[in-house]
Amino acid sequence: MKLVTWNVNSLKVRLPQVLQWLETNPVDVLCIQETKLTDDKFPQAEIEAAGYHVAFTGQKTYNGVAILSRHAITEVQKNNPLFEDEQQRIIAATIEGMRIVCAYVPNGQALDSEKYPYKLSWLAALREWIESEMGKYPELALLGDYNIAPDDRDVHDPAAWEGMNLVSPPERAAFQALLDLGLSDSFRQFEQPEKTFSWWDYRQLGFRLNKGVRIDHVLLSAPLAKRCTSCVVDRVPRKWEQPSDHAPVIATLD
DNA sequence: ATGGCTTCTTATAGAAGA
Repeated sequence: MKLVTWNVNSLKVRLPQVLQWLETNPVDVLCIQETKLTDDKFPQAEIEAAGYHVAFTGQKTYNGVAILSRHAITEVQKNNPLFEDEQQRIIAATIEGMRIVCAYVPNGQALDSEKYPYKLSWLAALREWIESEMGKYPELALLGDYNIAPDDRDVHDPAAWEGMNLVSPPERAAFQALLDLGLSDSFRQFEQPEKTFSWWDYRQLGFRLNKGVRIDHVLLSAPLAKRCTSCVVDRVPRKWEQPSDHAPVIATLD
């Protein structure tokens, strides 16, 4: 069982790459963020023709999330019922008995931006909701773009990033609060190469110089964490022409 | 460095991303 998260930075632009990637990576579940498409523009037919079920919720220009699955999708939930939000950042569904939650956490922009407290309250509400979902669904996976680098190991240059958005103590505390629910950062269950990241700036040769951060995560509840045999970042599509600035993160379960 | 790149917009310069 392979569960994947990938921020595609516009599904309109990246659909050919997503389909190409799926051809060589026939995964069970792919959670996508930043589709940037209203539902009427979502490429449902193309995705279904590739052999995937799909659930999605989107808006114009920003945000937008989707779950693609080889298996049937039921109990679709759009957005956090505990958090009034015009922004389409969450979609959840039940697949093969697992509760799959696909999340695009707000970026926050900067610590002095009005988007930063929105990010923190959004994360607090996410924690509340995930806690209740875990009560209903022991097998839960929370996949997405968290816009949080949990640890200094997850940042190419921690000194340069100190005091910045994505690494601030309140953001890291919000990430830890999710782990404290009993979720496991599947990536850290295993020995990993140093300086493994999931996002690299388009500018300044960010990818070539590996100036990245690890902000895309697959969190697993205990029954799923026990079955997890690996979690890796696939850097391959980041090398393609006109790539997303994020790479897919793949968790494999027995 | 108010930088650098990419995507989007009832576009054609500015916002947002991270």
